[in-house]
Amino acid sequence: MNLPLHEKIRSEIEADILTGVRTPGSRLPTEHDLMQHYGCSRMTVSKALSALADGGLIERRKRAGSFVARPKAHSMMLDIPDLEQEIVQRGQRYRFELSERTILPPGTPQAREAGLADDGELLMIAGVHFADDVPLACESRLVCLSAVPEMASQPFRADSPGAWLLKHVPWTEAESRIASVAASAGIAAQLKLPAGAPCLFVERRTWRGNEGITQVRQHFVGSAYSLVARFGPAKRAADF
Amino acid sequence: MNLPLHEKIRSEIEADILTGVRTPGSRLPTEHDLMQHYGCSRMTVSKALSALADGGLIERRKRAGSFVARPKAHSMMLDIPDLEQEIVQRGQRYRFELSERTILPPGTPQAREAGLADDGELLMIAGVHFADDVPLACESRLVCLSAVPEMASQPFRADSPGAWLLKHVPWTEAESRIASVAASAGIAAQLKLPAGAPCLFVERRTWRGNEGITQVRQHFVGSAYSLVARFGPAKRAADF
DNA sequence: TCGCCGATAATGTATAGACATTAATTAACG
DNA sequence: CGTTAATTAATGTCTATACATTATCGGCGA
Repeated sequence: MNLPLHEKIRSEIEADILTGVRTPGSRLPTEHDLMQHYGCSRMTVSKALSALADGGLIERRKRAGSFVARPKAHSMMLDIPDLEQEIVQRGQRYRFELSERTILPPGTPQAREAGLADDGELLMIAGVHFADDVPLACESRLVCLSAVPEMASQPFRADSPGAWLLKHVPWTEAESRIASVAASAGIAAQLKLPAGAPCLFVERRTWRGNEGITQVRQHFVGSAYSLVARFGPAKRAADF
Repeated sequence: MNLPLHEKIRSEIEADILTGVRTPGSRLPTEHDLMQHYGCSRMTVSKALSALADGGLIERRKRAGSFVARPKAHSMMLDIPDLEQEIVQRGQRYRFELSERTILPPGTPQAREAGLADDGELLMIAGVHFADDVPLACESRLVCLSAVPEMASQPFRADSPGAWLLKHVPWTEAESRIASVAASAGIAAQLKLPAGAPCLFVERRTWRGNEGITQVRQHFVGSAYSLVARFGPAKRAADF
């Protein structure tokens, strides 16, 4: 354990908070006190406290001091899956099969509905993700061609549209809605499921600045797929 | 916009990366170059770059320099709902109804299965979350009593077990699995749904250090509930 | 040609001090 | 007594410098 000093200070205070030695709302020592306690400079202490503040563990107020934050509505990190990678890692063969590819003229109502600009052409693509020739998910995507003109000429053989976009288009903001739905007749047919089977439904919209880039709706076979979200420093082994 | 200098440097480089001016894998100027360009000290530049590295936007290598990170399997922030707050915000009345509360002796197989310590008593509680007397979700929870002895005597009238734990127990790590399942007969009865209706299923395990604290399995009524995950700085208005 | 090894260029950590900013406290005043 | 102004204690930013660490590069020798 040869941690740098600011890391050591950070982790000691963090431990005190997480184990309840320091309770929410309580004030912690001033930077000056800590710097005497650890025999180091103020910058070093400040760095440790700033890191804790960034992580939401403490709150710092000028003139008043630093306080242990009250546990708020918290968040976890959700790993957005790269389907291909995940399937290959399972030892299965990945395939994306394009089932539709249309260019919609400017001004279609679908653009508004998806939160995309309605003053340019939209590319509409749909397809199914297969693992070892078993359908795992299907998706339907709208792409703003004014934002990504190269998209229109992509074959999507090596990459699925999502993987291609991820690799080639920088974005600043995204929002996903995750729900559970019963497979409609059309979805059921694509996924070779009985109608009404439960599907994990993900709708994601992506922006660059204020410009909407793409919207995608994915249906995952409920029995075959799940998402994982984590909170915390260490990555726990999957089989534990 | 009176940002501190290190923030300004950070955001300028960030913008370059997000807009594609700096492409993944490309090297950015050395701290020395940047410090000349901005006419400031190296510490200030370093602080900006460290923040970018913390955010995963760049990768820093000694002797080699700093590089724009390749977009990896990325992550989004998933807001873990405080059900009560969410329901009240919708203008509905919240109620949690306890349906079961059992103490399991040490060594039950369920402890192992849930990844909890099997050398102490477990509290098993189950109940249903109501919004305006309509069931919205049901949950079944195991709590390690050796970690949280006070839990056994809680009435769970004001708070649901989850809200109580969140308020009173510090934890360091959590993992959620999110899936879509068909309601079993038992679940369907609790949620007043037809059997087989799609439910959003969340299984969460929580640790303090290496000590498992609790495991919970929640079934949400699919047609009434969804989760939202976000990536990006600004919070977009919900109705947009 | 290959491998080792030292020089070097970059980041990583830390110091001691300066001044800015902010808000809680206290003092002065009407 | 209440309001306003000054003080002051804390964090926030920044500088200039020093030394540590480490991966890369280039050269030297077998």
